[in-house]
Amino acid sequence: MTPSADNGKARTRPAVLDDVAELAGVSAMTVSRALNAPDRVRPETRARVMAAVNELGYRPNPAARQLVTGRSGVLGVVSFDTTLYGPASTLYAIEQAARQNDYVVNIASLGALNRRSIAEGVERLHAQSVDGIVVLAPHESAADGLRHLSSGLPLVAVDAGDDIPVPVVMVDQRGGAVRATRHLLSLGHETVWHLSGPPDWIDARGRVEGWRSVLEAEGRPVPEVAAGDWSAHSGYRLGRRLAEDPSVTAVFAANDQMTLGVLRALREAGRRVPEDVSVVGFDDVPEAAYFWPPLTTVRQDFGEVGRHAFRLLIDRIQGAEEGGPRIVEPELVVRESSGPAPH
Amino acid sequence: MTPSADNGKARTRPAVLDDVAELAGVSAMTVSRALNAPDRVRPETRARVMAAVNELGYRPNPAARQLVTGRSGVLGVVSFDTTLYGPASTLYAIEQAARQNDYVVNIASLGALNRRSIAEGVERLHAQSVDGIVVLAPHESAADGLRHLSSGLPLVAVDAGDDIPVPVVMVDQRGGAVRATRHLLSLGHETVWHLSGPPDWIDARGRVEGWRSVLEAEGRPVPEVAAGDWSAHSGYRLGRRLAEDPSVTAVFAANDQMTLGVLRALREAGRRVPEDVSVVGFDDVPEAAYFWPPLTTVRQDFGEVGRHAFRLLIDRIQGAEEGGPRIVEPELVVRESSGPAPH
DNA sequence: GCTCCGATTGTTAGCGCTACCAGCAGGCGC
DNA sequence: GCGCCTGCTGGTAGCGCTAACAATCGGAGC
Repeated sequence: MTPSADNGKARTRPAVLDDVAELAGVSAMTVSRALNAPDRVRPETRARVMAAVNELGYRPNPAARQLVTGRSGVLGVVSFDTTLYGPASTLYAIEQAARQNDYVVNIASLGALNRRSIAEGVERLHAQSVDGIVVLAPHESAADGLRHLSSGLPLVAVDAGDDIPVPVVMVDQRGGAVRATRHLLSLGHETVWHLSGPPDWIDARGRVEGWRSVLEAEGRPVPEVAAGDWSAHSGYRLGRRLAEDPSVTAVFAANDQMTLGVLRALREAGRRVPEDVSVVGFDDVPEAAYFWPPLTTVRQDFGEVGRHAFRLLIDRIQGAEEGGPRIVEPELVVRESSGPAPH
Repeated sequence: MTPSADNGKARTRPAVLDDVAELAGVSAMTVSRALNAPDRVRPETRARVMAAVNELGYRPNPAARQLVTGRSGVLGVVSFDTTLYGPASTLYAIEQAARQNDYVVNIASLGALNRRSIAEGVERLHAQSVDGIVVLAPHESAADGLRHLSSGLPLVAVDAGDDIPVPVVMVDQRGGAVRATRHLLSLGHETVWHLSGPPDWIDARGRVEGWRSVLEAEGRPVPEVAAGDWSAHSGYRLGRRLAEDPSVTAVFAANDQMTLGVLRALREAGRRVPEDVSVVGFDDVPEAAYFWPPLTTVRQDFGEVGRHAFRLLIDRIQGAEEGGPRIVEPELVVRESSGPAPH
């Protein structure tokens, strides 16, 4: 696969275009064309050039190319904590799509979440002259930062709210929460408690809204929301409070990690799931099916999110007009953590 | 933070060095120095240059710089499935370290694991002229690929075995497994069953070896190893078989996801953890403390792995001699899934 | 036979930056 | 006063590539 780099001669420096040209007996320009516009050179010439390229192990120098073309073939992704399942999966999908289209991706993870850090992340990538940027930070401050950013660089945001001046890909968090909540009500629960994510996260907000809207539409009591931080620990902490309240029969938590904490809290309090309390999560992490009991949850297709983001960005780079937001619909996955209301 | 890009004048093209030089009334060379070697220009001159830089919103063109210096300031990370907790965490740590040292990171995730795909990943990054590469693929084929790769580019591998010609950072998988196994034996279990990862993964192998070595040293029976694929599903599938065998009282699984599957399988078979069966995992994912019961597991410090890898790579780029492998010791975290043997 | 055309290849210039070598002050020793 | 060194600044060249134009060639058309 890789051209053999050592063909006898002691290689002093990597081969450049002129070396290839000389070996092939053509001009540098012809080599360049053979590589970039193969149908503009005679097939026979092209073959000679290719042979020389292989023999010398020639690799085009992207810096030189970029200097003259103005394009780098690099996309940037700004993200908060790529350790989390959602960002990691989306990033992965973007990277896969990029690879298939001969782009390469550069990442800038954020140490903190505020307007300034988003700007810094974008700036850091901009300074590397990426061709475009995907912002993967569904946080209020990101939306805020984006609103005040006019870098002139193609930019796409994921789950960043709809009042920002860049194209967005969004998961319909609201819709997902609606489905989860309706599911629980349909099982006969009088109402549903919600453990939310941090309130300054856009997606956490969407889930609260969806949940609340269903309860209100159905005229059910709307319990107070308790906010966690996405972690299992926070789910556990908040879950212990819920577990003490016997009127709680249905809980919708903002993600699967928090839900795991809730499950443990309920179990420790001696409340059975789903016999006494039904529980629904959000995300459908790969482990959710192996929680105890297997978790009813709302699946987000992060792969699709990533692919949409990539597509949108490429369109943007190629100068297409900005379309409306791309919406990805999440899907309720019913397993065994939700069941009929007691009695 | 970001220089204001629009100062009245219609910006036709981004400012370049000469624009700054002209505005500051100095030569381009002086501007370059003011930016790259501040102590080689008079402070007063530097201030004038900086003012011009800000006024014009000047950004150095990295391609031009790279073309002449030969360095890009970009590091590459080749990884398999950055969605998994281990690679994602390591990548994150590398990225953080890189950021603090003014490097940027480029990722190449692999669609498959074989010698060729590793070579392709490395090649893809090489073609982008990164300054160095971290290979994050603790797989036999990666080691194999690395052995046959002589790209002349600084390269560091993580958990890639010790018989490869590049510097490595390794977690002492063997040591971790030894600790887990000893822990179980010390609780009075006669022997320990092991559910391994895929046998062609280097780290899976190390864990098998550590486990086996303890049993052999203690003269205990060595049960047959069943291999999973790291997933909770595979843990579940293999766990069901173990659950049927009443002689099984202690299980060490190759990672926490698989362990989750085992826990579910045991529960479904009516076997209590830890009263009937003790279970120990590996990794200590953030959720492990919220499994049911909270999981005894072996913690790997992926952050440290990432930082070591970065350091090693930088040293390599700066021409330091290749030292021995950096070893990271994992640590046993005892929670509630392990307990005294029955009777 | 001559012009003209398209297909193919070559030449020139320059992208934006920094290495390298000068130049040019001012201050020091003698 | 002269050479010399130190501290700062400038000029020139060139990194490796491709855009734009120029040149060349064989044959089609008349």
